[in-house]
Amino acid sequence: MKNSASEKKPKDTTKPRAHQTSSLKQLAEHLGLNPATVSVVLNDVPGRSIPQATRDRIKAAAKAMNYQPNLLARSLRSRRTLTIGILVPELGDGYHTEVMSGIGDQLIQAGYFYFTAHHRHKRNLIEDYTRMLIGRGAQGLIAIDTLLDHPVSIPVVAVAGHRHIEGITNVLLDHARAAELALGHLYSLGHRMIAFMRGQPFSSDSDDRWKSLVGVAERLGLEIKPELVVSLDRDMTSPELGYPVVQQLLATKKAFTAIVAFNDISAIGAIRALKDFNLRVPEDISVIGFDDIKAAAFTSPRLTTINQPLEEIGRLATQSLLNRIHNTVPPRDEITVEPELVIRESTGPVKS
Amino acid sequence: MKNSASEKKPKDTTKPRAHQTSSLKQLAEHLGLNPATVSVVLNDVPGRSIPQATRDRIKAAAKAMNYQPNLLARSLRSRRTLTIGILVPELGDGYHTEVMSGIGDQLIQAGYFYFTAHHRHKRNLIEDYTRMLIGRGAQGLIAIDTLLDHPVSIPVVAVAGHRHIEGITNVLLDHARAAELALGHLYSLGHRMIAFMRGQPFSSDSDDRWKSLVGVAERLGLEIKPELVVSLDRDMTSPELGYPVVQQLLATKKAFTAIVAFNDISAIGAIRALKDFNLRVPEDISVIGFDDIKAAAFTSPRLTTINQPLEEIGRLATQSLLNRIHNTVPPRDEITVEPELVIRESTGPVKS
DNA sequence: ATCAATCAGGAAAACGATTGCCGAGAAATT
DNA sequence: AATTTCTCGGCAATCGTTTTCCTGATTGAT
Repeated sequence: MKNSASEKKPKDTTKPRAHQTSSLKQLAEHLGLNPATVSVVLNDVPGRSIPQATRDRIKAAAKAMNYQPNLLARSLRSRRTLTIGILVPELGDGYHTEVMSGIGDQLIQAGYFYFTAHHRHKRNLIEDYTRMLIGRGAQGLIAIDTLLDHPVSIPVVAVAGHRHIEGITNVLLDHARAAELALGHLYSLGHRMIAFMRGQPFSSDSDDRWKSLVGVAERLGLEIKPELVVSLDRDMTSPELGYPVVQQLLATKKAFTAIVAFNDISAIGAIRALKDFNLRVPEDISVIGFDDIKAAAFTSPRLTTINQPLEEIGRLATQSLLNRIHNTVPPRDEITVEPELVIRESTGPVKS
Repeated sequence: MKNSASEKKPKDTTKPRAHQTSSLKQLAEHLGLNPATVSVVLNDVPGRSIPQATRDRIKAAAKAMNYQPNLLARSLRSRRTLTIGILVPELGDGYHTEVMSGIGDQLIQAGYFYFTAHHRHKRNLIEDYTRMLIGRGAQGLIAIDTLLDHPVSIPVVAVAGHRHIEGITNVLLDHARAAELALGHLYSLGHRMIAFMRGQPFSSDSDDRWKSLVGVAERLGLEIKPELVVSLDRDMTSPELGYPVVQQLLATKKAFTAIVAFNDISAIGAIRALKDFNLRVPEDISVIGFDDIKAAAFTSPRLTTINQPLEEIGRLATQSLLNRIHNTVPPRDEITVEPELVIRESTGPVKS
């Protein structure tokens, strides 16, 4: 209010209204010190000689005046924004959000915040958002199930990225092992006529998972019949995903005794479709999912599935990204996590 | 274009490596113009006379050099960060993420980005994050299922907030109507002995929903037996939530013919518990959920539930927040959305 | 008593934009 | 021909920090 230059009144700098944040300059002026000094003290910059008395005085005043450093200004100068960007195809999906949950925990703990951008697998959006995130000062990126196609100027960790791009760390599941577990399980239950659901072409796990399954099938001497393979194509995250393809499969009247679903979500849709066709799971058809999302243990029947440690994946990705940002350890370009077979009720022995 | 000050080498200012972003100053220098002018053109500042030729030249160069304005710098000066903060109790939950999905769409469309912070209903975290978000320049806040307790210095819209706080807009469901739909449905199916699941005390919908149910029960002449009321207490977002309380209910051996679950997630848990007790749904016990999350249509049995337009809620909240930020329309302090009864398979007539 | 070393803190230049104001030429008006 | 009005664009301040370099005063050593 009163202007700055005039002198008469003591002014009310002494009465710092709570929840009214003040700037470094104001604080310095109030203390009769230079902003630089105040900054140095408040940041505990090492190698500066400031007597304890002054330090205390500054810190007290900062508290009293409710000084909140302006992060924008700070970041502009110091190049550290404590912010990263997360690229994700879709909000509100089990898989992605569980990973994000792991990421969020870890980041916040490290004092970082994050921007999220969802691109629905649109190439141009992926590009745009990458740029925008960098423009907003993101110091690193975590790309979940997102196909990046060129190197980026800041550290990137891809979750389920499946491309080897210069300088990008990949966190991914041991797909070979996962396929082995899934197919091995069905095989040992006697299943030989197995139907497969392939993921959407734009989902980055699709290909690897499929190749691994093909590999394992071969080793087991299991024939994969093309007419028993259906492909997901819709871009959605509800069980609706798996429903129509199974209907379509059933419509062909080809015999099969088990389905390997692309993930749990689609497995739930698949089961629904089977039931609507008056087939029992697992008595008539076994279904195995993938991911082990939280709901998997509570469906009817409870889902047999391959567990991916989703939150753990998020945490690993984050840790790895932070390491890159801080240059603490030499970056690895691949981090693999192990799947686990979780046997519940949706699979059973083949009818004899 | 050769460089300005030094002379020897041609230097590579002419070879703007793609995906290497350049600053306004560099761009201006390259153009032989003042940064201010470039800024003016790029932002289409009205009331400045710059010939079209120059404008084109600038825009072309900006594209060629892959100029990306530094949002931090811009925001510092202009006080507009195009950023808002979202407070949410938990990541990776159906309800919250569906709302966030609506928010995200709407925000990104408006050129905004957002920080997300999850607080797991911890009071102090809510406070801390609110402050930190403001410190990072958030121009507004959306608080989902989050109990704020004092006014905040920036615009806030609460989703399922249920508190009237000075200046905070609430977006909420018409709970009275929802209760009417849910209870009315069961009542009309002949149910009189109905069990209830109350939400967790820290979930902000809990109280309103409960009060509405009590109100409707009264009007219907339906007695709510205290021993048929169980309360959720765990802070989680998997169906596990509803499982133990229903077990506990069953253990008391009190007779009931229907359960009003707190939400779909807990309804799924409840159904699982009932089935594990050898009760059929809906033949023995009817279960009605709340929210109509995407999976609700695919469970076995498919869930009868009260639909809340979650994405719509997110969109409305966002729109309302942006309006406040831009001061376009006078703020409303409450926005109500209407629920809808979705009858599927988990409810049926009471056995005669 | 002198010189060097330490102490305590100030001055100013960044960081990368935005924005109000101003001025020199060109064009238009009298 | 002299004045006014546009045009086009430059100048410099500013946003709130951080950081590098300095300097004037003390202190300690010889």
